[in-house]
Amino acid sequence: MNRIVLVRRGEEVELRADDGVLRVPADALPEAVAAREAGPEPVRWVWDDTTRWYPALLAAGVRVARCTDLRLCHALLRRSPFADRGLLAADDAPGWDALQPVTAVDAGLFPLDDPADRLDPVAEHERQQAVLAASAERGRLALLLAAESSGALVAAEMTYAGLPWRADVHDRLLSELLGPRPPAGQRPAALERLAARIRDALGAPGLNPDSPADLLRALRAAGLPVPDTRSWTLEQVEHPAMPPLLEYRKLSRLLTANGWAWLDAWVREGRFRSWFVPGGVVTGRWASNGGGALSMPVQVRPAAIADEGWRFVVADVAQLEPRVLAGMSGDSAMADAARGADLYQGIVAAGVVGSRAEAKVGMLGALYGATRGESGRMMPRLTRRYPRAIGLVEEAARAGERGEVVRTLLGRGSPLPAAGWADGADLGEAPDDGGSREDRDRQRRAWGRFTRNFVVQGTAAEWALCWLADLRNRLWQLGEGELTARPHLVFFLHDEVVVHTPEHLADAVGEAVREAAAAAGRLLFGEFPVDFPLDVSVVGSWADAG
DNA sequence: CTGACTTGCGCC
DNA sequence: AAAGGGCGCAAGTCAG
Repeated sequence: MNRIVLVRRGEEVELRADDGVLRVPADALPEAVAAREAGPEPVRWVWDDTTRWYPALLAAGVRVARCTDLRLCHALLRRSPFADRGLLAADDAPGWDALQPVTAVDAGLFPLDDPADRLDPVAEHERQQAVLAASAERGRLALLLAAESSGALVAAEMTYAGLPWRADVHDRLLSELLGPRPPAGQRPAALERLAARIRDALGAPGLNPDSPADLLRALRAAGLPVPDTRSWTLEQVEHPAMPPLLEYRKLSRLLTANGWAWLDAWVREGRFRSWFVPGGVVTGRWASNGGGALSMPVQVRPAAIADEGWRFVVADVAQLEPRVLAGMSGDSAMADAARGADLYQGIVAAGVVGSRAEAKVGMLGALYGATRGESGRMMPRLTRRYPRAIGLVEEAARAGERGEVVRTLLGRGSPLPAAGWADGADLGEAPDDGGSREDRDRQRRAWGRFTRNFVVQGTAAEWALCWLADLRNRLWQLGEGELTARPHLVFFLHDEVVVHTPEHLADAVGEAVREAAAAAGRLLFGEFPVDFPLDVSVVGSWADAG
């Protein structure tokens, strides 16, 4: 594997390889990269930050097979229990610590006065390689860095390609539910009618139903002693104002989150473009920036429609997190329950609980740390039957309560708790800065719930990264020509992918998605027999999946 | 006026 | 039905 570090030098770029240095003008970089990619020797591009290099390459029609994203790897190594962070020490370490991804579309190839330009990628790369070489868990750590970097490529490619989106279909959907698009600052007709009914029913002529405080006052004045104005609370109330109010909430949500303003801001030339942010969540999940890409309501998914002659292949993993927990804890009994398509049904079949609903609520409680209610009542039975799996999350919770770092399977470390309850926690010090004893205990338990979830959510994110990385390679092999002429990823959400593909390749894509899932399972859990069955749909519209 | 916080709710 | 973990976003609210 030939590693080439890209270094910005003013208007030029250096390509630094073991066998020499090539200097090219910045605008000739895509050509130089393409030439190396097409060469006989596989290349791993090493750069400070994928968001600073790859969009311009993609715009020039150049796709790369692999990279090392020093920013993301630095963030991982800094916190990993598998890494000796002392080996990362350097004058510009704080610069690497602080480096942020860029999301604005820059006219030029590189942003002006970029803090990244004051960092030395060659030296940082050497430090990171030294950390890997010294790690007792070199294999797992290297896999984590490679997977994270590959995710950065996928994210940039998804932003470049965009999710096919039909503004005309979306607009029709909005008009049917809300009425025609109103002038700016006015309520659509349907909302105005509902608002009038709400005011009438509550005897509050001036009420603004968008104001929680205003609404709370009006409800109490009408003799309804509600603690808040959440929809779930309001559903419990018997009053003529409630049906229009709940309907108002639903439509108002659609208007503000995914209405015409959303279309104007985020959909251009038939594509919804937002930025995916790998590593944007402490657990390793991705975040997103712009357009709320990670919470696209089912309600508007009918507007995501594949191009003429193309299809979407939509795939998601059923119950990813419990399956990952079974794998990482080596719990054979839970892996047995995971054998079929429905893990919860497997728990019922094993006689642990009586119903699927109980199995689900019990598992979620184990992952999130519920102690009360129905979920809490399921815990003893789950613990008896799945001691290794439940033991793993319980231990993660206890470690968090002690203020310790926990880690994922591949070695992503959890953050340390904010100063306060954790300081002197074992010393019986007077609670002088963390509030009362009760406050500190509450914070301690909350942090334990966080670390409990961290190990599973974070390892599930690692499985998903391996799945994505492998799928990306398979998709590239399926087609010909530039990225968007081949089957390509257009959406990813924790345990679900959407691939946009020429129709005649849809079945092959479905197969690739399954093979990639199996490969990800082997990569993380070796021969331990835990299944990751997928629901795969080939559809014209995202709304038709599942 | 701006910016920080709160409320509510969409997704996993 | 939610609870219990992780997010982003819009609108309202309130302090400076």
